Amino acid sequence: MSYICNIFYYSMISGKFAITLHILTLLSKFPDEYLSSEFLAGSMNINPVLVRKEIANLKKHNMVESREGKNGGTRLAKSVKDITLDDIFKMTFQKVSLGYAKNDPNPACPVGKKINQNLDALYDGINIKISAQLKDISLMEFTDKF
Amino acid sequence: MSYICNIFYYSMISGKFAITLHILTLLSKFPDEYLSSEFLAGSMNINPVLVRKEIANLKKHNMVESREGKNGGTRLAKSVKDITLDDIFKMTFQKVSLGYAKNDPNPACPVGKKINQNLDALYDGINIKISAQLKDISLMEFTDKF
DNA sequence: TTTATATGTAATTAAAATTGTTACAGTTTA
DNA sequence: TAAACTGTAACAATTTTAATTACATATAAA
Repeated sequence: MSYICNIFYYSMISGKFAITLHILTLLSKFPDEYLSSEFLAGSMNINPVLVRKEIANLKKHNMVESREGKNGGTRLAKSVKDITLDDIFKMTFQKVSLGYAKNDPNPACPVGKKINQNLDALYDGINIKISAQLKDISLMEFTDKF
Repeated sequence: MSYICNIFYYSMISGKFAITLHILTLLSKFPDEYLSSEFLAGSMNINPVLVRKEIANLKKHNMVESREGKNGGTRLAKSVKDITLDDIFKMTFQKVSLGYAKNDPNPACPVGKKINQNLDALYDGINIKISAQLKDISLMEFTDKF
């Protein structure tokens, strides 16, 4: 039995990357202000608590700094030139995959026994390409499109 | 209001690609036999109905042919040299994405108004790279690893 | 010093998507 | 004619994400 595998194998695409990038884009547009989670959530039309959760993640990676209390909020802690989309990708995504079958395959079958390891290798190659591509795009380049 | 957008934007990674590739790998190992959905499902440890659903998709793309009735089953309809992983990707995936926020963003916000179009452009670039990479891998090359 | 406003976080509920199951009609072989 | 298999549809169960609620804590300003 290997329940543990499936915890990793099964993965729904959440909005984490998109929400985080949206937050950073807004912060970059008001570099000198502390923006509230309610303001940020208003642009995305989502719940402010979700925004604060992603901000907690951004803080963990030293991308932003927050001020609590009245007139509090969040602002960028790094230059938009020094943040790449790959940084954001790595902060919010474990790994891009094209999916795995939900259950552990039959270990008695030669194909079942090795399918996930071969898929892993395939997906690893894809992730390397994606990271390389995203590393070339700075947050500044992305936000300049708005 | 544009509810319709979200139907496309929200996307969970299903096991379609992995299941389809697993099916094709098994079929390639027994090129002269009609394999039953129950046998195929046994290797993946999933329900035979799920397998038949993916086989229906494979048939739509002329990758396999099925025989109904007793002793029926499915076999490859093309050479393993003539199927690429990109063919399978395009059959089973609309598009790889790093996700979108679930709700339509605020159109009154300059960032909200354009975020999804800019994410789309970003993800399109990623998909082009993935396709190029997968196009170089034939089903034969993949199945030779088992 | 008090009030208002905001973060930080946990816990619970709701919603959305995939997978599993059941059922059964239709097909083919022996 | 019986057995075994495909092909689907419909529905239930599972899983994951998002929303909501609640409240402790922090800070600014009146």
